[in-house]
Amino acid sequence: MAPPQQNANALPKYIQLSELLIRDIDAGRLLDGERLPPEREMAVSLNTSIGTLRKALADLESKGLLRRVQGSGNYIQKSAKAAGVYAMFRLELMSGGGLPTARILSARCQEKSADLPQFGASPRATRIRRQRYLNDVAIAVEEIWLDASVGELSSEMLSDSLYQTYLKRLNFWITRAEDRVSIGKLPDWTPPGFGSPGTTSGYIERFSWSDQPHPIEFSRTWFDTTKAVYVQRLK
Amino acid sequence: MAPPQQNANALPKYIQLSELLIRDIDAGRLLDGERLPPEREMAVSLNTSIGTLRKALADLESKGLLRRVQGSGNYIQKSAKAAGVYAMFRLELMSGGGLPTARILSARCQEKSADLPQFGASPRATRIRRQRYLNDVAIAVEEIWLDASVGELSSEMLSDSLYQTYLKRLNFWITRAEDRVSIGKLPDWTPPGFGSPGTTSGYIERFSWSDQPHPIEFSRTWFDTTKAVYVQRLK
DNA sequence: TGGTAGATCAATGGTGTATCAATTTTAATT
DNA sequence: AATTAAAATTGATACACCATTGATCTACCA
Repeated sequence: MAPPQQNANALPKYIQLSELLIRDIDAGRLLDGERLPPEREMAVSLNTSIGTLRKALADLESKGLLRRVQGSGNYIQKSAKAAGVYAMFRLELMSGGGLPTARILSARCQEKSADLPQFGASPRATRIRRQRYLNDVAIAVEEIWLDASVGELSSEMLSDSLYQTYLKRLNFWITRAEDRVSIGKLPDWTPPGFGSPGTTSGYIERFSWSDQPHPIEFSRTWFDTTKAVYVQRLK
Repeated sequence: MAPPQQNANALPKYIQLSELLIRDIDAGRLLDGERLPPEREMAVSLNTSIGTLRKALADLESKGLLRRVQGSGNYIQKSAKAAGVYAMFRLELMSGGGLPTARILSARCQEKSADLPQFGASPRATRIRRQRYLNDVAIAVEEIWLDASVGELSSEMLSDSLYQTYLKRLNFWITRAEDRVSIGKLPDWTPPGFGSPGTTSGYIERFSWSDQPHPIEFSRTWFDTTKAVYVQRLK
């Protein structure tokens, strides 16, 4: 049905479908090489017709995110290229997925504090503190230390996606990262409303590398385990 | 036939076989120069046809992992990187790495308990409880539920690597898994010496898929966050 | 133009069978 | 003991068959 009265100014359905799938691919919920269900099956499951679905799939193929093989199936294409901005963000709502956003609490350049592990080449770093959301639900607080050797950032320069900011403002790119997941306690600067400092929470440490031998970013994330989990999907 | 009706969105079988063997080579279970069983024999052992198996072997040869000699046999080409011993076990000591071993606490087939999430097709499952070690340091306790639809296991049949047991004894293999990391409390069956039941610990839930649409294994792992962390290395 | 519906075509994956060719093993011969 | 011939083993190739699946086209509606 061509949406008669439902949604006057909605995007075409096949565009909506396309973007829905793009988000799943970017977020890593659909893995590289993974095969999608048959088109007929997928169409009924998405409550649409094959023709419409195929338009969406054709769009994905033109974007290089999908490989379509007649007689075989539709396969997710690794793309890797400029892939998911959120690809490295692995917290999801218990119900699955969620659209990630962030609110900057503070951002300034300062001496590295003593409790930080060794990383980068400079004694100074930009410290960014953020509240993270999935579907507008606060799920984590985060402290990011960006080594001063790659430049300095001020709060006005920050966008929701830090990695995008790094690329646009400081002209470097994160090529590798390592997460270490454990448990921790909410820091004393936790914003009111999220939880009391000292409350036990999930805890992620991340080192990120650009093209230098030493990591140039170190971050700590405390997440509310009643609302979100750290998800990893394996080939 | 393309996936007959066994699985909605499984990769072609020859790809699955190829990746299965790649994992075995990477994990060092197949050594350099080692000769594989004859194709005919291998085909029945992997419960597939020769044609399909040969596609998988051809794929391995194209990847340079296999040397195929007519009249002689198939030989592993190079081990190269003796990477991840147990690629799917992602707990590491704080100091990094560690040789994983396990001690079976119990193993029996029973009704699925009510607190389990939905998985598999059978109301019964094999429940395996293990203590896990890295370099002989106890770092986790683990409870694995293997859906009875793929078969049942007794403790005598178990080896250190469950995935190897699955392949040899029950004739299936894990193609995909999903980890969800959070925090939890040690279960009441925690062996003395590891920690008191109720102690807060790291907590991993894992779903594993074979070639069926529903996961056929569900496991819970409680790990000591003072001794080990869940590590994920990205790209 | 966007969405739906249906019919039909063509490519692919998986299986099964038969046959050929290269290699290795075994046995016989010298 | 060395050589040679036969036999068994093993991978290589080809073809037929079938179900699944994407591709294409036409018609219809708002």
